[in-house]
Amino acid sequence: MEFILEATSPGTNARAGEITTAHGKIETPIFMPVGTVGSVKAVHFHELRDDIKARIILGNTYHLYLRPGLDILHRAGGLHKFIGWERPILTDSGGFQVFSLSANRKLKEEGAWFRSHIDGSKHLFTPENVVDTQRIIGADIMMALDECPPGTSDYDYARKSLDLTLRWLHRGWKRYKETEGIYGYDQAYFPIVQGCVYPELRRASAEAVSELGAPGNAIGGLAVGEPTDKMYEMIEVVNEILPADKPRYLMGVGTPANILEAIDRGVDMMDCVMPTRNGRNGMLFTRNGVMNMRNKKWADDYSPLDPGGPSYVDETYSKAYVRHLFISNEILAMQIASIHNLAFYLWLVGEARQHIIAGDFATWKPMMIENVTRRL
RNA sequence: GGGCGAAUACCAGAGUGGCCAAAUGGGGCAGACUGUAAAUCUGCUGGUUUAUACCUUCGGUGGUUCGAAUCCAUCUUCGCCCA
Repeated sequence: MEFILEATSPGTNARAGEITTAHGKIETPIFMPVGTVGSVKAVHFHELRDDIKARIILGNTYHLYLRPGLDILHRAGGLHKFIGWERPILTDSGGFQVFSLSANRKLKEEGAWFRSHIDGSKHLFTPENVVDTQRIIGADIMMALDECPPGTSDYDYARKSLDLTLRWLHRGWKRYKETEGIYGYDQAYFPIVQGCVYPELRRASAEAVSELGAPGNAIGGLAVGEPTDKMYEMIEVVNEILPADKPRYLMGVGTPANILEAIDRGVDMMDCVMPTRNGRNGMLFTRNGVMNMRNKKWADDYSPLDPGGPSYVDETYSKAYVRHLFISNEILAMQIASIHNLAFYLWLVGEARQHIIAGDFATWKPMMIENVTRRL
């Protein structure tokens, strides 16, 4: 995997660049739709590719390991072939499930024991076996196994957690260097910075991560309950240390405003379930603000969903119709909302890129944030 | 003409003397959602309100009772059955 840094916008740390993977190039900054189980929920791949213009999507090691399982994925020739997506894929390691399934897991030095949310069976994820698993999945970018402590963790817990994550990191990195892709192409491996909301822990983590010389580096453990300004502060602290010539991936973030602020602070890659999950739940993000499509105020509004918006759904369907679909609990409502939101997110980072290249990101960003945070 | 049954909040439908402004479901209104156990979850849904408070309400009217959506009488409407 390669990364070329193309431009930095004056007065900011916002960067435009290009990542080259075995499955194609990705212009950055980029937003990556989340397709946990090998499916971006409610969205067809042709919509993802041609309308939303997604360049890379996420999968999840934990979910894919449980279902369909490694035998199926291996026999299918990897996840790309299995799902029919020929562009890049990044897989999360299962580290986030250490956080989100905390009631069903136990952390040990060796790794994380999980109880399957599907059938309750016990499974062990180690730094090594999640590399092996992601080799079988065939992700272009594999993620290290980490512990993602809640944003409200105290210093003592955060420090111990980080120590464990670092020990895991070195074990995972070793396995990564000892193995290679099984489908004939190169796979990258991203270590993950942790440290909760404590600058000194974040710095120590970022330094340890940087020393590996990995193809790219991730910032994890944010947007997990800490105040938003703490999140921004941690991004700044970390990005001062992470190498500038490697892409920086902020994991799991976020709202349109979060994304612009992260880009401003030198983040290149982001993912979030928000456009799809919130979309399915009736929330639409637009260049003019946020809409809750279930609200009565749209019932009699026949104007386009998002006039001039980047997706075909934006002009094709009216607000009144989409509201009707949501109120009627129609599947099409979730499809339209997901397509719209993802297309908007991809449009947003594309615009950010253009303004970085043009050098006026510093003036464009606050105006856009004001727009996207408005409640319609 | 006779008999039986039913009428409860937007709808459906529990409740059958006090713990009832009244279960539950649907519908309605709003909110939440950040590396997806999420087409999910939460709140409100008679009125005034800070309210664990008061007022009005369970087809109409009149009773019984300390107290009635619940018991009695009668009227109205609807459904079913017999002529």
